[in-house]
Amino acid sequence: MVFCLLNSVNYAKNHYIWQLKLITIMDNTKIRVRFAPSPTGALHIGGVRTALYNYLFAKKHAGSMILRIEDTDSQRFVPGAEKYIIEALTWLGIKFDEGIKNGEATCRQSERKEIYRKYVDQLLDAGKAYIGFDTPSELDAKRQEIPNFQYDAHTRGLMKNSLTLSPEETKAKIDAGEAYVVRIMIEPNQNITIHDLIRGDVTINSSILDDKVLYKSADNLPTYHLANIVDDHLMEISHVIRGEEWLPSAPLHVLLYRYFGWEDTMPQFAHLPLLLKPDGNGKLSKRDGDRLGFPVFPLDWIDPKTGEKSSGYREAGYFPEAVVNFLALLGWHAEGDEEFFTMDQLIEQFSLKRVSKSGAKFDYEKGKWFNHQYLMAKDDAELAIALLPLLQKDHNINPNIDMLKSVVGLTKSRCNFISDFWEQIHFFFEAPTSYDEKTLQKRWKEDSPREMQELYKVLEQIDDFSIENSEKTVMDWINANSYHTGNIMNAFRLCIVGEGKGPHMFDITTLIGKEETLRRLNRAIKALS
RNA sequence: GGCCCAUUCGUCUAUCGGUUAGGACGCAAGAUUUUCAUUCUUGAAAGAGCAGUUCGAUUCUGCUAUGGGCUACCA
Repeated sequence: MVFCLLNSVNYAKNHYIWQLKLITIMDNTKIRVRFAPSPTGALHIGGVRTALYNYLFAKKHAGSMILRIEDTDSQRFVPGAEKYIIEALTWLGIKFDEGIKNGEATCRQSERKEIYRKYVDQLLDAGKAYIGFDTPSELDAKRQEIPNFQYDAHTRGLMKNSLTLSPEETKAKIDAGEAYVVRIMIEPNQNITIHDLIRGDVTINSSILDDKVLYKSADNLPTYHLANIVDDHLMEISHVIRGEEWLPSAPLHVLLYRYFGWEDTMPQFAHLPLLLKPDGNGKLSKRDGDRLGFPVFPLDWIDPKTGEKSSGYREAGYFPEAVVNFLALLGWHAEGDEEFFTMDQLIEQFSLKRVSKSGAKFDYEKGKWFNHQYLMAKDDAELAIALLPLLQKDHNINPNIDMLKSVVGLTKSRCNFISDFWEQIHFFFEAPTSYDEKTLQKRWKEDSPREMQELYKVLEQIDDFSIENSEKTVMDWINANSYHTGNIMNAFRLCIVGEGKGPHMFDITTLIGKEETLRRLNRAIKALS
């Protein structure tokens, strides 16, 4: 800056630009973001997306991703929630550089009480905050009494606090152990502008802000607003990327940075659009998942207090890569038309500039489609290995893994999830016990019993039961007798599968073998004649 | 009620004032498949409304409408 003063305007200008570039480069070298969940239950899918965007942004700029547990509400703390959050993000491949050790969170606000107390006192000493003694019921009464009551410059003189009480009275109350809170003192009628990386400048007038509670003596804990600012500052967070629900309180946060004198190192803000209900209005909630039949949480969760169960994407059979890909696209779009991205590709391409401003309705159907695509892209061996335990456990069958690989390869295009396989492959392992009525009506003709009997004899003669040979032999027989291929094959399928679905017929018969094929054919002829 | 944010096919979105408004999911039709699925082709489907700026607005501005968020000793 000295340089600027000593030189001509042009020089100064150039230098300024140069400095700006330097600052940008410097900032880039120390990008630090945090994901700061509150352990009040299962991590909502919207929170997962926030974590994902933070992670992508951090990694894109070679920065750090930090986990901070915001457990400043002792009332709402839920045991197990913290573990759940870590497990969920680990499953999805969202990794933390700080705030986690051996799978445990290392930064909890509840363990930093003394730190916040110090900063609260600083604000108190500077006259930028004051002590309030109003009880919840007194506040309620005021709200009843005055429409649209707000605890602010106009009303704080009416309340029971250190501004209306004498210093002696205040001290006496505190010494007597009376519960109190510390409130920020908002100066009215000031325009506060925050620059949001996604929305641009947002200005609000401080008069609409109330004197928010920053600290409560009841549990010696700060509230979100105070803890958040103190920690972000102390942890040198460069970018705060969070949900849009925080936008209205962002000016309060800016004010807090000012009060502490930290405005020049204040992080940049980016407020993400919300995830909305697929139908109707409002933001996505747990209820919507129950109602519409899809998970809104990454993992299964049982609330320890109510015993209420919520289903998760992992247990519903989703692949983490598919969930990440799907979620990334709900509110963000790459430069081209490509829609498939690995985590590394997302990191490479992510930019806050390409995050949309408006809320995104949760498109569950597309989520399923993504999983389907990922499933089809997986190799047969991997799918077979994933499927095997399910077959052993739920269906008590223990197929040869090579055979299972073939079966999976033939049917994976029909499945969205691993759990869909059984429906598509059961006939490889068990003979039909009934025959689908609709298929029967459509495919079982008058001549079918006789034709199937002939087919039985044809198949019986085949020694080499390979796909090619059995198919050729059967087709030769069909052609020699001028039968209608469709009639024969569909009736054949009904006999072997029991329905009108499945892979190529001879892929099936070769896999189940000649003996089983003949047995099923024979049984069907008897049952359907 | 007050404040803030947003508004392109049913849904997710592209478009950095000039396009037959593009892609994807879903839907429909056709082709392929002896069946189902896959795959391929095709189709229907959008700039909330009204002003203004401009030679020209989906794009910029304002108003209205609509949607969303916030308005706690919750985050």
